[in-house]
Amino acid sequence: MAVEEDGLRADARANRDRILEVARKALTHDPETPLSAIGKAAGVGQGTLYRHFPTREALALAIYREEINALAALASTLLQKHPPLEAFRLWCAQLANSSAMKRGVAKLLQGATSEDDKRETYEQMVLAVRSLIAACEAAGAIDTGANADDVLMLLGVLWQLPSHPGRDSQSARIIALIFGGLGAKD
Amino acid sequence: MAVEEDGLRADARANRDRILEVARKALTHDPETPLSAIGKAAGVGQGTLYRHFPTREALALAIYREEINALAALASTLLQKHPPLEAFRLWCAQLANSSAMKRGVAKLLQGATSEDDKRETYEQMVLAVRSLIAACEAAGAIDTGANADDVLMLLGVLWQLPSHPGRDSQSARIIALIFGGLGAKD
DNA sequence: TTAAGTAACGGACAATTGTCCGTTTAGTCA
DNA sequence: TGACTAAACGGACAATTGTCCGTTACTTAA
Repeated sequence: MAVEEDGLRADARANRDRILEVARKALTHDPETPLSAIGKAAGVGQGTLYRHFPTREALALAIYREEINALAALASTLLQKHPPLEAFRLWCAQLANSSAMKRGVAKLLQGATSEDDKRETYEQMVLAVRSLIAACEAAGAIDTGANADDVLMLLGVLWQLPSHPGRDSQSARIIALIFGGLGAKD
Repeated sequence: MAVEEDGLRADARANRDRILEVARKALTHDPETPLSAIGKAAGVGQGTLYRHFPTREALALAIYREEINALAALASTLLQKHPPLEAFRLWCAQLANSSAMKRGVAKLLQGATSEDDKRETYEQMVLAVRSLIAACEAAGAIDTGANADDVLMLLGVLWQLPSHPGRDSQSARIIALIFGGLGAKD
Protein backbone atom coordinates (compact mmCIF):
# COMPACT_ATOMS: atom_id res chain seq x y z
CA MET A 1 0.00 0.00 0.00
CA ALA A 2 1.61 3.14 -1.21
CA VAL A 3 1.02 5.62 1.56
CA GLU A 4 3.05 8.59 0.44
CA GLU A 5 0.25 11.04 -0.08
CA ASP A 6 2.61 13.94 -0.05
CA GLY A 7 6.00 12.34 -0.47
CA LEU A 8 6.49 12.21 3.26
CA ARG A 9 6.90 9.08 5.30
CA ALA A 10 4.16 8.43 7.84
CA ASP A 11 6.28 9.09 10.90
CA ALA A 12 7.75 12.19 9.33
CA ARG A 13 4.30 13.57 8.65
CA ALA A 14 3.18 12.82 12.20
CA ASN A 15 6.20 14.62 13.60
CA ARG A 16 5.71 17.55 11.31
CA ASP A 17 2.08 17.93 12.30
CA ARG A 18 2.90 17.65 15.96
CA ILE A 19 5.64 20.26 15.71
CA LEU A 20 3.29 22.65 13.94
CA GLU A 21 0.57 22.18 16.53
CA VAL A 22 2.92 22.81 19.41
CA ALA A 23 4.64 25.69 17.66
CA ARG A 24 1.40 27.45 16.86
CA LYS A 25 0.46 27.57 20.52
CA ALA A 26 3.93 28.37 21.77
CA LEU A 27 4.61 31.14 19.27
CA THR A 28 1.19 32.67 19.81
CA HIS A 29 1.94 32.84 23.49
CA ASP A 30 5.50 34.08 23.07
CA PRO A 31 6.84 34.83 19.59
CA GLU A 32 10.37 34.31 20.81
CA THR A 33 10.00 30.87 22.30
CA PRO A 34 13.29 29.04 21.71
CA LEU A 35 13.10 26.57 18.90
CA SER A 36 14.76 24.06 21.15
CA ALA A 37 11.90 24.39 23.63
CA ILE A 38 9.39 23.81 20.86
CA GLY A 39 11.26 20.72 19.79
CA LYS A 40 11.31 19.38 23.28
CA ALA A 41 7.62 20.10 23.81
CA ALA A 42 6.82 18.30 20.58
CA GLY A 43 8.91 15.36 21.69
CA VAL A 44 11.38 15.48 18.83
CA GLY A 45 15.12 16.03 18.72
CA GLN A 46 16.87 19.13 17.47
CA GLY A 47 17.78 17.37 14.28
CA THR A 48 14.19 16.53 13.46
CA LEU A 49 12.97 20.02 14.16
CA TYR A 50 15.61 21.62 11.98
CA ARG A 51 15.19 19.13 9.18
CA HIS A 52 11.54 20.02 8.91
CA PHE A 53 11.99 23.73 9.47
CA PRO A 54 15.51 25.00 8.83
CA THR A 55 14.83 28.41 10.33
CA ARG A 56 12.41 30.13 12.63
CA GLU A 57 10.97 31.85 9.60
CA ALA A 58 10.30 28.58 7.86
CA LEU A 59 8.37 27.38 10.85
CA ALA A 60 6.32 30.54 11.10
CA LEU A 61 5.67 30.43 7.39
CA ALA A 62 4.31 26.90 7.68
CA ILE A 63 2.11 27.90 10.57
CA TYR A 64 0.54 30.76 8.72
CA ARG A 65 0.41 29.11 5.34
CA GLU A 66 -3.22 28.20 5.93
CA GLU A 67 -4.16 31.76 6.57
CA ILE A 68 -2.22 32.88 3.53
CA ASN A 69 -3.91 30.25 1.44
CA ALA A 70 -7.25 31.55 2.60
CA LEU A 71 -6.25 35.07 1.66
CA ALA A 72 -5.24 33.97 -1.80
CA ALA A 73 -8.50 32.09 -2.23
CA LEU A 74 -10.46 35.09 -1.06
CA ALA A 75 -9.55 36.97 -4.21
CA SER A 76 -11.66 34.84 -6.51
CA THR A 77 -14.51 34.74 -4.01
CA LEU A 78 -14.61 38.51 -3.84
CA LEU A 79 -14.41 38.80 -7.61
CA GLN A 80 -17.54 36.69 -7.92
CA LYS A 81 -19.53 38.76 -5.48
CA HIS A 82 -18.42 42.29 -6.21
CA PRO A 83 -17.43 44.58 -9.05
CA PRO A 84 -13.70 44.19 -9.74
CA LEU A 85 -12.48 47.42 -8.21
CA GLU A 86 -14.49 46.93 -5.06
CA ALA A 87 -13.29 43.35 -4.82
CA PHE A 88 -9.72 44.59 -5.05
CA ARG A 89 -10.34 47.16 -2.35
CA LEU A 90 -11.98 44.67 -0.04
CA TRP A 91 -9.12 42.26 -0.57
CA CYS A 92 -6.56 44.89 0.35
CA ALA A 93 -8.50 45.76 3.46
CA GLN A 94 -8.53 42.13 4.44
CA LEU A 95 -4.80 41.94 3.79
CA ALA A 96 -4.18 44.87 6.09
CA ASN A 97 -6.17 43.29 8.87
CA SER A 98 -5.01 39.73 8.45
CA SER A 99 -4.18 39.01 12.01
CA ALA A 100 -1.61 36.35 11.34
CA MET A 101 0.52 38.91 9.59
CA LYS A 102 0.83 41.26 12.45
CA ARG A 103 3.86 41.64 14.64
CA GLY A 104 6.88 39.42 14.18
CA VAL A 105 5.36 37.28 11.51
CA ALA A 106 5.21 40.26 9.23
CA LYS A 107 8.67 39.82 7.82
CA LEU A 108 7.84 36.50 6.33
CA LEU A 109 7.28 37.32 2.75
CA GLN A 110 9.93 39.94 2.42
CA GLY A 111 12.39 39.07 -0.24
CA ALA A 112 10.21 36.07 -0.78
CA THR A 113 11.31 35.79 -4.37
CA SER A 114 14.59 34.34 -3.24
CA GLU A 115 14.32 31.40 -0.88
CA ASP A 116 12.62 28.32 -2.16
CA ASP A 117 10.02 27.42 0.39
CA LYS A 118 8.80 30.97 0.53
CA ARG A 119 8.50 31.01 -3.22
CA GLU A 120 5.45 28.77 -3.34
CA THR A 121 3.51 30.84 -0.85
CA TYR A 122 4.58 34.02 -2.53
CA GLU A 123 3.38 32.77 -5.90
CA GLN A 124 -0.10 32.26 -4.53
CA MET A 125 -0.24 35.84 -3.46
CA VAL A 126 1.04 37.09 -6.80
CA LEU A 127 -1.57 35.05 -8.58
CA ALA A 128 -4.30 36.52 -6.41
CA VAL A 129 -3.12 40.06 -7.09
CA ARG A 130 -2.75 39.31 -10.77
CA SER A 131 -6.33 38.10 -11.01
CA LEU A 132 -7.61 41.19 -9.24
CA ILE A 133 -5.62 43.47 -11.49
CA ALA A 134 -6.73 41.64 -14.60
CA ALA A 135 -10.39 41.89 -13.63
CA CYS A 136 -10.06 45.60 -12.90
CA GLU A 137 -8.28 46.22 -16.17
CA ALA A 138 -10.91 44.29 -18.09
CA ALA A 139 -13.59 46.42 -16.48
CA GLY A 140 -11.64 49.57 -17.29
CA ALA A 141 -11.51 50.37 -13.59
CA ILE A 142 -7.76 50.94 -13.49
CA ASP A 143 -5.04 51.82 -15.95
CA THR A 144 -3.58 48.92 -17.85
CA GLY A 145 -0.06 47.65 -17.49
CA ALA A 146 0.26 47.34 -13.74
CA ASN A 147 2.66 44.68 -12.60
CA ALA A 148 1.39 42.28 -9.94
CA ASP A 149 4.83 41.82 -8.39
CA ASP A 150 5.23 45.54 -7.96
CA VAL A 151 1.81 45.94 -6.43
CA LEU A 152 2.34 43.07 -4.04
CA MET A 153 5.64 44.53 -2.94
CA LEU A 154 3.87 47.76 -2.12
CA LEU A 155 0.99 46.04 -0.39
CA GLY A 156 3.55 44.17 1.68
CA VAL A 157 4.15 47.45 3.44
CA LEU A 158 0.81 46.96 5.17
CA TRP A 159 2.30 44.04 7.07
CA GLN A 160 5.09 46.15 8.40
CA LEU A 161 3.05 48.86 9.97
CA PRO A 162 3.64 48.89 13.70
CA SER A 163 0.41 48.55 15.61
CA HIS A 164 -0.06 52.03 16.98
CA PRO A 165 -3.17 54.13 17.33
CA GLY A 166 -3.87 55.31 13.85
CA ARG A 167 -2.57 52.19 12.21
CA ASP A 168 -5.90 51.56 10.55
CA SER A 169 -6.13 54.99 9.04
CA GLN A 170 -2.55 54.74 7.85
CA SER A 171 -3.41 51.46 6.17
CA ALA A 172 -6.32 53.15 4.47
CA ARG A 173 -4.17 56.04 3.29
CA ILE A 174 -1.53 53.74 1.91
CA ILE A 175 -4.07 51.64 0.09
CA ALA A 176 -5.59 54.80 -1.35
CA LEU A 177 -2.16 55.92 -2.50
CA ILE A 178 -1.52 52.63 -4.26
CA PHE A 179 -4.91 52.70 -5.93
CA GLY A 180 -4.17 56.21 -7.05
CA GLY A 181 -0.99 54.92 -8.62
CA LEU A 182 -2.96 52.26 -10.40
CA GLY A 183 -5.22 54.95 -11.82
CA ALA A 184 -8.31 53.62 -10.09
CA LYS A 185 -11.49 55.24 -11.36
CA ASP A 186 -13.56 56.10 -8.34
CA MET B 1 38.77 70.54 30.79
CA ALA B 2 35.42 69.14 29.91
CA VAL B 3 36.04 66.77 27.04
CA GLU B 4 32.65 65.21 26.57
CA GLU B 5 31.88 66.46 23.11
CA ASP B 6 29.16 63.92 22.63
CA GLY B 7 28.55 62.61 26.10
CA LEU B 8 30.98 59.78 25.55
CA ARG B 9 34.17 59.25 27.45
CA ALA B 10 37.32 59.45 25.39
CA ASP B 11 38.20 55.78 25.62
CA ALA B 12 34.63 54.80 24.87
CA ARG B 13 34.64 56.92 21.76
CA ALA B 14 37.93 55.44 20.62
CA ASN B 15 36.58 51.94 21.06
CA ARG B 16 33.40 52.80 19.29
CA ASP B 17 35.24 54.23 16.32
CA ARG B 18 37.57 51.27 16.14
CA ILE B 19 34.68 48.81 16.22
CA LEU B 20 32.91 50.69 13.46
CA GLU B 21 36.01 50.75 11.30
CA VAL B 22 36.64 47.04 11.69
CA ALA B 23 32.97 46.18 11.29
CA ARG B 24 32.61 48.16 8.10
CA LYS B 25 35.36 46.18 6.44
CA ALA B 26 34.32 42.84 7.88
CA LEU B 27 30.64 43.18 7.07
CA THR B 28 31.37 44.43 3.58
CA HIS B 29 33.47 41.33 3.00
CA ASP B 30 30.98 38.97 4.63
CA PRO B 31 27.66 40.30 5.92
CA GLU B 32 27.42 37.39 8.33
CA THR B 33 30.71 37.78 10.09
CA PRO B 34 30.16 36.76 13.73
CA LEU B 35 29.93 39.72 16.05
CA SER B 36 32.37 37.96 18.32
CA ALA B 37 34.93 37.93 15.52
CA ILE B 38 34.44 41.63 14.96
CA GLY B 39 34.92 42.28 18.65
CA LYS B 40 38.11 40.28 18.70
CA ALA B 41 39.45 42.00 15.59
CA ALA B 42 38.72 45.38 17.13
CA GLY B 43 40.51 44.32 20.29
CA VAL B 44 37.52 44.71 22.60
CA GLY B 45 35.64 42.24 24.74
CA GLN B 46 32.17 40.92 24.10
CA GLY B 47 30.80 43.19 26.75
CA THR B 48 32.19 46.31 25.15
CA LEU B 49 30.93 45.37 21.73
CA TYR B 50 27.44 44.66 22.96
CA ARG B 51 27.27 47.73 25.13
CA HIS B 52 27.97 49.91 22.13
CA PHE B 53 25.83 47.95 19.72
CA PRO B 54 23.22 45.73 21.36
CA THR B 55 22.33 43.93 18.15
CA ARG B 56 23.75 43.26 14.73
CA GLU B 57 21.20 45.66 13.36
CA ALA B 58 22.34 48.44 15.61
CA LEU B 59 25.88 47.98 14.38
CA ALA B 60 24.86 47.99 10.75
CA LEU B 61 22.71 51.03 11.35
CA ALA B 62 25.65 52.91 12.80
CA ILE B 63 27.85 51.91 9.89
CA TYR B 64 25.45 53.20 7.34
CA ARG B 65 24.28 56.22 9.25
CA GLU B 66 26.72 58.38 7.34
CA GLU B 67 25.32 57.28 4.06
CA ILE B 68 21.81 57.81 5.32
CA ASN B 69 22.73 61.26 6.55
CA ALA B 70 24.07 62.06 3.11
CA LEU B 71 20.85 60.87 1.55
CA ALA B 72 18.80 63.05 3.85
CA ALA B 73 21.00 66.03 3.09
CA LEU B 74 20.73 65.38 -0.61
CA ALA B 75 17.08 66.37 -0.56
CA SER B 76 17.73 70.05 0.09
CA THR B 77 20.63 70.10 -2.36
CA LEU B 78 18.45 68.72 -5.10
CA LEU B 79 15.65 71.14 -4.26
CA GLN B 80 18.03 74.03 -4.79
CA LYS B 81 19.20 72.85 -8.18
CA HIS B 82 16.07 71.43 -9.71
CA PRO B 83 12.34 71.99 -9.98
CA PRO B 84 10.59 70.29 -7.03
CA LEU B 85 9.12 67.34 -8.85
CA GLU B 86 12.34 66.56 -10.63
CA ALA B 87 14.23 66.88 -7.38
CA PHE B 88 11.88 64.39 -5.80
CA ARG B 89 12.32 61.99 -8.68
CA LEU B 90 16.08 62.26 -8.59
CA TRP B 91 16.07 61.70 -4.87
CA CYS B 92 14.01 58.55 -5.21
CA ALA B 93 16.34 57.28 -7.90
CA GLN B 94 19.27 57.85 -5.58
CA LEU B 95 17.44 56.08 -2.82
CA ALA B 96 16.88 53.05 -5.01
CA ASN B 97 20.53 52.88 -5.93
CA SER B 98 21.99 53.70 -2.57
CA SER B 99 24.49 50.91 -2.40
CA ALA B 100 24.61 50.70 1.35
CA MET B 101 21.00 49.71 1.43
CA LYS B 102 21.31 46.66 -0.72
CA ARG B 103 21.28 43.09 0.50
CA GLY B 104 21.23 42.35 4.19
CA VAL B 105 21.35 45.93 5.32
CA ALA B 106 18.02 46.54 3.72
CA LYS B 107 15.93 45.55 6.70
CA LEU B 108 17.34 48.32 8.81
CA LEU B 109 14.62 50.86 8.77
CA GLN B 110 11.70 48.51 8.81
CA GLY B 111 9.47 49.19 11.70
CA ALA B 112 11.84 51.98 12.47
CA THR B 113 9.22 53.90 14.27
CA SER B 114 9.51 51.56 17.21
CA GLU B 115 13.05 51.08 18.50
CA ASP B 116 14.80 54.11 19.84
CA ASP B 117 18.15 54.26 18.13
CA LYS B 118 16.51 53.70 14.78
CA ARG B 119 14.11 56.50 15.45
CA GLU B 120 16.65 59.27 15.01
CA THR B 121 17.83 58.01 11.66
CA TYR B 122 14.28 57.43 10.58
CA GLU B 123 13.30 60.98 11.47
CA GLN B 124 15.97 62.36 9.18
CA MET B 125 14.51 60.47 6.30
CA VAL B 126 10.98 61.56 7.11
CA LEU B 127 12.12 65.15 7.21
CA ALA B 128 13.75 64.81 3.82
CA VAL B 129 10.63 63.33 2.29
CA ARG B 130 8.48 65.94 3.96
CA SER B 131 10.52 68.76 2.47
CA LEU B 132 10.31 67.22 -0.98
CA ILE B 133 6.58 66.76 -0.70
CA ALA B 134 6.07 70.30 0.59
CA ALA B 135 8.06 71.77 -2.26
CA CYS B 136 6.13 69.77 -4.82
CA GLU B 137 2.81 70.74 -3.26
CA ALA B 138 3.78 74.39 -3.21
CA ALA B 139 4.63 74.17 -6.89
CA GLY B 140 1.36 72.44 -7.60
CA ALA B 141 3.29 69.48 -8.95
CA ILE B 142 1.47 66.87 -6.88
CA ASP B 143 -1.83 66.60 -5.09
CA THR B 144 -1.92 68.06 -1.62
CA GLY B 145 -2.30 66.08 1.55
CA ALA B 146 0.27 63.35 1.06
CA ASN B 147 1.72 61.97 4.27
CA ALA B 148 5.50 61.74 4.45
CA ASP B 149 5.43 58.68 6.69
CA ASP B 150 3.25 56.82 4.26
CA VAL B 151 5.41 57.74 1.31
CA LEU B 152 8.59 56.74 3.11
CA MET B 153 7.08 53.40 4.02
CA LEU B 154 6.33 52.80 0.38
CA LEU B 155 9.72 53.98 -0.76
CA GLY B 156 11.24 51.60 1.75
CA VAL B 157 10.13 48.84 -0.57
CA LEU B 158 12.94 49.86 -2.89
CA TRP B 159 15.44 48.62 -0.32
CA GLN B 160 13.90 45.21 -0.24
CA LEU B 161 14.07 44.43 -3.90
CA PRO B 162 16.30 41.43 -4.45
CA SER B 163 19.11 42.21 -6.84
CA HIS B 164 18.08 40.34 -9.92
CA PRO B 165 18.26 41.28 -13.57
CA GLY B 166 15.46 43.75 -14.02
CA ARG B 167 15.78 45.16 -10.55
CA ASP B 168 16.43 48.63 -11.95
CA SER B 169 13.38 48.63 -14.12
CA GLN B 170 11.29 47.34 -11.25
CA SER B 171 12.54 50.20 -9.12
CA ALA B 172 11.55 52.61 -11.83
CA ARG B 173 8.08 51.09 -12.15
CA ILE B 174 7.52 51.22 -8.41
CA ILE B 175 8.64 54.83 -8.21
CA ALA B 176 6.33 55.67 -11.09
CA LEU B 177 3.46 53.94 -9.29
CA ILE B 178 4.06 55.93 -6.15
CA PHE B 179 4.28 59.18 -8.04
CA GLY B 180 1.05 58.29 -9.75
CA GLY B 181 -0.48 57.84 -6.32
CA LEU B 182 0.78 61.28 -5.36
CA GLY B 183 -0.94 62.73 -8.39
CA ALA B 184 2.29 63.90 -9.97
CA LYS B 185 1.72 66.22 -12.90
CA ASP B 186 4.07 65.08 -15.65
C1' DT C 1 6.82 -12.82 6.43
C1' DT C 2 11.12 -11.43 6.24
C1' DA C 3 15.06 -9.02 4.75
C1' DA C 4 17.19 -5.01 2.53
C1' DG C 5 17.46 -0.25 1.70
C1' DT C 6 16.75 4.18 2.93
C1' DA C 7 14.29 7.98 4.92
C1' DA C 8 13.92 9.87 9.21
C1' DC C 9 15.20 10.19 13.94
C1' DG C 10 17.38 12.55 17.91
C1' DG C 11 20.90 13.62 20.98
C1' DA C 12 25.57 15.19 21.30
C1' DC C 13 28.35 18.83 19.84
C1' DA C 14 29.92 23.13 17.68
C1' DA C 15 29.13 27.96 16.84
C1' DT C 16 27.13 32.18 17.83
C1' DT C 17 24.59 35.36 20.40
C1' DG C 18 23.71 37.81 24.48
C1' DT C 19 24.46 38.68 29.83
C1' DC C 20 26.81 39.46 34.09
C1' DC C 21 29.92 41.24 37.12
C1' DG C 22 34.48 42.01 39.15
C1' DT C 23 38.28 44.98 37.54
C1' DT C 24 40.29 48.90 35.41
C1' DT C 25 40.80 53.67 34.29
C1' DA C 26 39.42 58.28 32.64
C1' DG C 27 37.90 62.53 34.44
C1' DT C 28 37.09 65.50 38.63
C1' DC C 29 38.02 67.99 42.57
C1' DA C 30 40.56 69.29 46.66
C1' DT D 1 49.54 65.77 42.70
C1' DG D 2 46.63 62.27 44.88
C1' DA D 3 42.53 60.15 45.98
C1' DC D 4 37.63 59.47 44.58
C1' DT D 5 33.80 58.12 41.64
C1' DA D 6 31.42 56.65 38.02
C1' DA D 7 31.89 55.18 33.38
C1' DA D 8 33.74 51.78 30.66
C1' DC D 9 36.13 47.54 30.06
C1' DG D 10 36.44 42.60 28.86
C1' DG D 11 36.40 37.89 29.71
C1' DA D 12 33.78 34.17 31.68
C1' DC D 13 29.41 32.21 31.38
C1' DA D 14 24.63 31.18 30.01
C1' DA D 15 21.32 30.57 26.35
C1' DT D 16 20.11 29.69 21.82
C1' DT D 17 20.86 28.35 17.24
C1' DG D 18 22.42 25.23 13.90
C1' DT D 19 25.15 20.74 12.38
C1' DC D 20 26.63 16.02 12.32
C1' DC D 21 26.27 11.34 12.29
C1' DG D 22 25.42 6.78 14.31
C1' DT D 23 20.95 4.52 15.21
C1' DT D 24 16.12 3.40 14.44
C1' DA D 25 12.19 1.88 12.01
C1' DC D 26 8.94 2.68 7.93
C1' DT D 27 8.38 0.75 3.16
C1' DT D 28 8.90 -2.08 -0.40
C1' DA D 29 9.65 -6.19 -2.77
C1' DA D 30 10.66 -11.06 -2.97
